[in-house]
Amino acid sequence: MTSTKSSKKSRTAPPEVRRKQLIDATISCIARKGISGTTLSAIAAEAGLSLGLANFHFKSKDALLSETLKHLAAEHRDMWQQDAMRDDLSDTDKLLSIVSAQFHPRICSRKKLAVWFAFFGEASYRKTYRSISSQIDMERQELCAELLETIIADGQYMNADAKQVAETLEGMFDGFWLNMLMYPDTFLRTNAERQVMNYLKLVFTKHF
Amino acid sequence: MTSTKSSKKSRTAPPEVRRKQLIDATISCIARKGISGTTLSAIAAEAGLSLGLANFHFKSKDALLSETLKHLAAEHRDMWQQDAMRDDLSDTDKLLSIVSAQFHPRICSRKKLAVWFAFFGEASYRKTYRSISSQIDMERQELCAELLETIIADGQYMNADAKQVAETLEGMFDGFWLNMLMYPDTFLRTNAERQVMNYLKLVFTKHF
DNA sequence: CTATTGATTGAACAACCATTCAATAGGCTC
DNA sequence: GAGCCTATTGAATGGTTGTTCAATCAATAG
Repeated sequence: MTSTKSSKKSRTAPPEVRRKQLIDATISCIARKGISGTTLSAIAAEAGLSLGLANFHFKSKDALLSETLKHLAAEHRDMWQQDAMRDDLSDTDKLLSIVSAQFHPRICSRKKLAVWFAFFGEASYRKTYRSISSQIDMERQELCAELLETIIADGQYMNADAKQVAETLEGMFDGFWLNMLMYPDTFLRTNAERQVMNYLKLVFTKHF
Repeated sequence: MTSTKSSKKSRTAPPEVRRKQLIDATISCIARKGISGTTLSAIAAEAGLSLGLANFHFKSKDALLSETLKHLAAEHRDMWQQDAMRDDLSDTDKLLSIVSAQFHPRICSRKKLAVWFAFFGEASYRKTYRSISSQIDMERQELCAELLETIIADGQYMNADAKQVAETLEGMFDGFWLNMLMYPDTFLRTNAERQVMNYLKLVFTKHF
């Protein structure tokens, strides 16, 4: 139960393995007890490692938390960038893949949502969040806006403004994430995705 | 600078005054330093009171934080309930007043947004939040759904589903709040309100 | 003025936490 | 197996925090 990879019972492991282990444990801890309840002892215990290791593989507790956020941000970006690069996908398909990346089970599991909002909520880490994530967020929002421009031009949607629709989408993404976190039993990710789709159908009647 | 009401320099004050003072100080502290950075000493200093007072007027630190959240929730509810009760307002006007209550400067100041999201983000207080706020949230969402039903029937909007629109609105409320918190310089409350209005115009072409 | 009540103070206490570091234990090369 | 290197351990340290409480102070009633 303490080791996910049971074959090798070697006491030591390469730093990357330990770092990943500690980041995963941090995610679990924050999800269960929040940032203020997340102590290095708790993280070490969750990872099945000893207290001192966290400070050995990371400069400090703050560094570990930052790396955890970076890990989540990268994981999320990789998911929609993969499809955005493909030449065989239409613009509407690319937009759809951004939506489904946002609500992919691997991205917005209960645990990971809890971590995102832990960083949103803690003023001390809001700056950290912005420096790590705002660029990625903007990147995605701009890609969204570009795709929307094309769709608007293609469908001659005179009343739609790309930048505004992109902002609304971004808002719905965050808002539905929060609802999924707060009411996990009644507000499911499939529900969130459906709501976004309904909105897109409403704006772009001919495309979705 | 330490006392907002400078006329009386009486050392003592009635408990309600002190409680309000401490709650206000708590809001400021959480906004500035997050929940984990909010200590009783910091709150006392912010309020210009002494350390022991917080535990004298509130059972514990947790109780103070809960009361702070209750205060915000009540303040928010009072704002939209006032208009919802009025007989002289149309259903569309009542819906609009829910929207503008959500984005009223007194409700979603930077400080108060920070406190809301601090509670959203901290797992230990998520239960507290739910027990305090979920009933109010549901109340509002149901009122929204009722108003939407009437509007849908009135305007014969065949494709619109009241419950779904209510959920989308709720999502947009939360999502725009988060954007206002994260990017206070570029995402203003007027912007948020406009986006919601655009959505309503899109769904209910004849009413907004 | 005196007594009583209730508010206020801050030092003291116990619990907890991030970080350090000297000691140790495995794995690896030769 | 010897020797070296890296990963690992956990006790010790120094600092912080929530809570308690005995003493103090101010206002009011008698």
